Amino acid sequence: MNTTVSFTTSPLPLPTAPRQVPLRNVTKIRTNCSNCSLRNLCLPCGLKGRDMARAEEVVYTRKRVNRGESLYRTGDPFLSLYAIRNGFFKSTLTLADGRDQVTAFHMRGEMLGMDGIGAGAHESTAIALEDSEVCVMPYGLLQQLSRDIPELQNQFHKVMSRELVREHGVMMLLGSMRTNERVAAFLLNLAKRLGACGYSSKQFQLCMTRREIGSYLGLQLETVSRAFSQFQENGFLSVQQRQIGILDVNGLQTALGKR
Amino acid sequence: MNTTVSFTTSPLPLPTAPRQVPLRNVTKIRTNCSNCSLRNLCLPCGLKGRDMARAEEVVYTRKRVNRGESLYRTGDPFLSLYAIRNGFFKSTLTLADGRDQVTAFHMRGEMLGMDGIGAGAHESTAIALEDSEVCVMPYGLLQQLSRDIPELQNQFHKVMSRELVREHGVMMLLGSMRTNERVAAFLLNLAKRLGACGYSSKQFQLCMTRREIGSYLGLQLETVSRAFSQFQENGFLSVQQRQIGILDVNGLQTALGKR
DNA sequence: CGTCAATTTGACACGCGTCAACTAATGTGG
DNA sequence: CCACATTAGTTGACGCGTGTCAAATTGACG
Repeated sequence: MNTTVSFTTSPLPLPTAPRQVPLRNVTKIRTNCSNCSLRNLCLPCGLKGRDMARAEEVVYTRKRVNRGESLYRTGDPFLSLYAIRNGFFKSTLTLADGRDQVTAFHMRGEMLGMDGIGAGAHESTAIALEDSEVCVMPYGLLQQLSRDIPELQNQFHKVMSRELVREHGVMMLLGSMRTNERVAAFLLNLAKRLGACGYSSKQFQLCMTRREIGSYLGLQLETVSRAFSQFQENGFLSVQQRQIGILDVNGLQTALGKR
Repeated sequence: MNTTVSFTTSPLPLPTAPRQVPLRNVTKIRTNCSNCSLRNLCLPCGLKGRDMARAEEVVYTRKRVNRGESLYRTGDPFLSLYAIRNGFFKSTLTLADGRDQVTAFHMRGEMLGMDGIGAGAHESTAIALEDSEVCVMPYGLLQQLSRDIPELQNQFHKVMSRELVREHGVMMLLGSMRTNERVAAFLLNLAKRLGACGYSSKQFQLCMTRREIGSYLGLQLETVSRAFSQFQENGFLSVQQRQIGILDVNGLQTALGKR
């Protein structure tokens, strides 16, 4: 906490007692990264043969998290990082006065929990937006293995660095863009990431509410709704509740550049 | 050096390092972390005896960066991380349409450049806001050493993690706070960090313009100026151009919680 | 001393927040 | 399966907080 963190009076709010991991949700099946469909997206990306085999040691459990449940909460002791095997999460932070904000949406292949390393306790709260499954990677084990496997060390550093870059993107979004730009950027980014996972990037179902999108984008839910409606009028989108169809990528992209 | 520090004048005298003419800004003098006044703020924080001595190997050059000059620019190949030994930097990002935004202000003891690891090229541009000096830490060397020194590995991960947490703070600021809250949070945070470095946290000289502050806070420069004026009317601050006096910390802190 | 950048302050406009009403979807219990 | 409650989403009206534009002042620098 000695860097530039807390803008609130109390450093790290610890509102709830740390929740223990319920055992029933932990699968003791040895996971196999080599065969995992996410091996080129996830941490072991780029590892070869022997290294990949060894890296698997770091993932020795999976955990199911049902919709609405938390993977960890602010203040929980930091023990592990998590790779999303399936599903969707949001990360949230709460200010001292109770206002909270969504700081990220995470999908399969992405890593969670890195903000806990610095203080030894999770800073944010991660909540599943749909029934999900994560690979649990005990941090101590990861550290140990990455000493032996330089390429794993490198991959891990890259993952953290890319998370920094991702957050820069959110900062640009919040600091320099207007409503329609933010919403367009959000949708294009989501579409791209869905495409990278093998899903359709033209047609998808949002798993978050307008309020959650607004919280992430620094907007009110009504403003998000209006932006969707406007894009629909422009013929850029088809919107039916949470079912989104992207009809005109270029249109959205030019909406991004408009002041 | 005493409590009041001027950020706009030349760097603070370094009793240990005679100001000889540097070879193209790179000093080939071996740096000594053990004796550095920042050893408890900087990367080797927490390292003991032997480890500290070995960790010094990673810092084998210093570099001077004069006011207005860049340490690196977007797209520059990523080779090293930097620890600020003295001075002040801003990090900026530029969108495709030319809009740019300050994403961070960095002061002595803080690390720069981590956003370059992921892509192998620097994502942001780092510009000195006053004549500054940094310790250059070649990334390859750091990686190699941190395999041998677990505590160094751990410290490095913590530094990156704290940077993530810091950015979360900015996201909260940009997404959930109003003008006066943002400005109050900015000032309190700056004061705290100055205090942590041994400077006065009540009386200091800003080394950035209103425009740069505004860019960082997602506000127009006029709005920042008005917030300063208002805090002055409230008796929270004394403002004379860039000379800031914090008269009422509690006042500022309650301004933080007000919607 | 003149020039230019930085800052302050005022006037005004408008984008977005706020409040409210309505509709659509989802879930729940009988 | 229906009746009902609850939550999510849409749309309109209105006002406030900031952005925008402009002008004056101060300070920095050659």
